[in-house]
Amino acid sequence: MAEYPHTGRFLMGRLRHALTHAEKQTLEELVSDVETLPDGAHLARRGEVLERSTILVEGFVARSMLVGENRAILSFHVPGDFVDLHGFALKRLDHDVISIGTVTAGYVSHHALEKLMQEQPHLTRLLWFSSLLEAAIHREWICKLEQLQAAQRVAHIFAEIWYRLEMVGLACGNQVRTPLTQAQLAEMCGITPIHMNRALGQLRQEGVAEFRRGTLFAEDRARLEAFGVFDPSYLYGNAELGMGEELTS
Amino acid sequence: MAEYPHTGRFLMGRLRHALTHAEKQTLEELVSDVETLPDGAHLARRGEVLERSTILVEGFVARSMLVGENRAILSFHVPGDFVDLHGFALKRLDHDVISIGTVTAGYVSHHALEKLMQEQPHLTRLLWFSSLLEAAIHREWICKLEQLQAAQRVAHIFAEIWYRLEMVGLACGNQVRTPLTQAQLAEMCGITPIHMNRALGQLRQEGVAEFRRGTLFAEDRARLEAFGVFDPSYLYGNAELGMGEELTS
DNA sequence: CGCATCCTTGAGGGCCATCAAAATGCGTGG
DNA sequence: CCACGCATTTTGATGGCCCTCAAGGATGCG
Repeated sequence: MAEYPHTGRFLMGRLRHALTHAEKQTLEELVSDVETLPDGAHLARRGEVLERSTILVEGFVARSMLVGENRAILSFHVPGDFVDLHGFALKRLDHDVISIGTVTAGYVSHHALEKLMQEQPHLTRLLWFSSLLEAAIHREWICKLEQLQAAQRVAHIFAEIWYRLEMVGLACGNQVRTPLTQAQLAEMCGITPIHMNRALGQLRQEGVAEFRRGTLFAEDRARLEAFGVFDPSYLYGNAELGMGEELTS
Repeated sequence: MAEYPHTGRFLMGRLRHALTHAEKQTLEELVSDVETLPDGAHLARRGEVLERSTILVEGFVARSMLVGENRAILSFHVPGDFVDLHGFALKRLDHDVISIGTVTAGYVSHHALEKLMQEQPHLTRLLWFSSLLEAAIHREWICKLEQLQAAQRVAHIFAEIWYRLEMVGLACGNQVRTPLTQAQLAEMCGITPIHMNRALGQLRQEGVAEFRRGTLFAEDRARLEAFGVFDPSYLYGNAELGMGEELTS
């Protein structure tokens, strides 16, 4: 992180070790600009033409869409993630990207990515890999929404947040700080804030996890993960290129 | 389709026109093997190491996962789609890919893709684009599952199937044939087959759409799409590279 | 200390799950 | 052509999860 202050968490816990020093350096130099944004800021807007992509350096962001009057949260990001790398190929997003709490964002011009694609197939492949990771997370959310009920869904999200923060070196001990409100968790789970409150009450009562004003406590993480039917294999933690850890079948 | 019998539908309706003749030819020649598979066959299995990817030439396939005893369907594919291109970078999938009805599949070795990545950045970018399209569809499903109730969810899926078949030249008139059963639709919507039956009854009664043993009828497609809160912009139809049609904001 | 935001609690109703059973359509073989 | 078996679709009754409306309590900030 001292050497690569803006991109040091990119693919950390996944394929970062597959990057050469030169590639890490190239990546770091891609970031032409860094900015701090307040809570609720738009990092990208639906429909807007993008000429740069954003890597999250610090804080949380969410992907959101409007359906009628309601806002839905489709996914979230932790430091080290490119939040709109798909904007490079798609040019326009079909959703918004908003900050949750204060965030630090690094910007990478599409022009620079274009050049990189011409010259560095290996690094390109790892960028591609990172966008596939996100699709894998989307699939898991679909599965979760189709099969689990409210309390299990939150438990699943808690387990995922914890795991992802851990991969990028931002979690230790038996608690995790997040800038999330109950209403935002509800938007991620497709339920009302009121019912989210009751679901959190259930987790608390059953001793699975406790969530108070953004801080998540869990004595027994294995219990949290079991309750949320969470299996981390979809996060492809520390897989090597093609020689990853076993995915339990 | 006469010139490119196996890959002629790849990105059709999206960025196929951005491919040069040489690139189309290259792509067609990537397909080293073609096979016909019966209903319910596995095109890929969770955890299995993949050394090739599969392009769907004819028929339908679904991505599925098991949660406990229940099977969830995460997405579906129509002819022209790569069904496991992500297997190229991820090497192992976190889900199964199964045929729905009889399908024809074309195989592309990862070795050949590797070579292509080194030599053809533009074609690589379009492959990447195609995998991003799928992520966009995943996001829409998340949104749909979070916000809509059963009857609207099916309507949304119907509208999507219709639109995607149309893009690859496989739909015309006011009806569409699919190999889907009510139980499979239920697995896509995260509800029970019994409730799916009632939801379909509701669509029929309200004159939105009629689904009978795989055949979907809709007199008024606009009405179907409105009922399912369907906005096709997430499918990025006929967007040019970076100069796509406007996404309505 | 006032205010905004977030969290919490209660009561009633609708959507969907579950259990149970029957009807329909379809392919096979007699 | 009909009989049969099977998967698929349809229907009914009951209960649980979650939504909606409404109001009250906590927390943190200026």
